[in-house]
Amino acid sequence: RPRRRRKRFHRADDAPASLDSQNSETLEDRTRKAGRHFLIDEGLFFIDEGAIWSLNVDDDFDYSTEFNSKSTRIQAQLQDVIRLLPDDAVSRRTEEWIGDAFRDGMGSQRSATAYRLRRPSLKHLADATDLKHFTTSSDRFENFKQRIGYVPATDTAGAYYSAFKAPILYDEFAGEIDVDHLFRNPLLLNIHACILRGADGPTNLFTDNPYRPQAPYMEKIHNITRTSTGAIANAAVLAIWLYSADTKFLERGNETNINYRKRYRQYVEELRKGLTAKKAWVDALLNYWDGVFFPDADDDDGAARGAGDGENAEMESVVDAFANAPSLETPPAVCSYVICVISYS
DNA sequence: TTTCGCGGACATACCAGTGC
DNA sequence: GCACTGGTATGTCCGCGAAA
Repeated sequence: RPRRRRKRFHRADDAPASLDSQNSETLEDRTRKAGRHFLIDEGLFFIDEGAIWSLNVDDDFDYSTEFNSKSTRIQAQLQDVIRLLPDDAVSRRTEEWIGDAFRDGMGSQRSATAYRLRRPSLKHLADATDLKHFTTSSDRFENFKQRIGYVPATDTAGAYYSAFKAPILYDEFAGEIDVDHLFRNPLLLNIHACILRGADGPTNLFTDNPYRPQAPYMEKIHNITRTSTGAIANAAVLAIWLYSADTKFLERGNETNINYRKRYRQYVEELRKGLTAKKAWVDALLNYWDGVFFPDADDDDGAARGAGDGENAEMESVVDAFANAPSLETPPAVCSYVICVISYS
């Protein structure tokens, strides 16, 4: 059978000779890409969209003071923005077009994420019974409202959605806030998998052989190797929106009136406070997520998170074997000679 | 929200070189 | 001539991202 010819492109052949490889990817494109990365790993929303680009960078910023005031919260986000911005965009960040490009990236990624969750990925995020109720806003409200924390109106107070007493955030929920089960619903991890690994990302996620696309995907494009507090907060907000009556993913729900920007801030603040204060539940939570997504990631002390005890023990013995190996007393020049002779032979 | 070109990763076909 | 090996070209999959 004759083979079909595939069209091959050699873009570099057409590039002007004066344009080096660094400039061929424009600053605008790289800034937009940073905005996408920010949305995935740091936050769905800015704390204050207007203030963040005009704020001066505090070089001595201490993350432990992050929650003292709104200005320190904005400063914390600014630090995250600076960390992800291309080096040559940092000094130009007050120029309007840089901020616009970054926002474009965030907006594009936010829109793509919401579309993916409600459409191509939905079959991974809801079981057969629930899938039938995703068709209309009212159907979602009737069937899922309790799951996302709906509290009906009383004689003295109006209806609202509880931020933390929402069963959808827990792997086990007994009616009260329980940090040992918070943000552990597999749905949240599946949502994050859709973001990191494409529409079919949840496939085999909780097995030893999770699905990896044969294509570039966010995890690789942005070299994401650890779970961030922002990513967990994002997944929690998106889980609530997914099962909500809202038809669009806006800062404030167009049907539920849930303030998703505020939700994001509440979740990420509790996580970061816990991280700063070295709370056991946050450490265990991050370990749990890393164990699912990045089981081979190195921990700060060199131990592999998520690897089995046997594998860790063997790795330690291997390290000892290399460290305790006898040193060569022969002078370096002779060493080289010996290696050359062996190689030549 | 949909469409479509792009391009990285992987699988596979093809080909030249080598040894028997 | 055949089997095998390693390098290269091509086909396919499928997610990204810009444009409509």
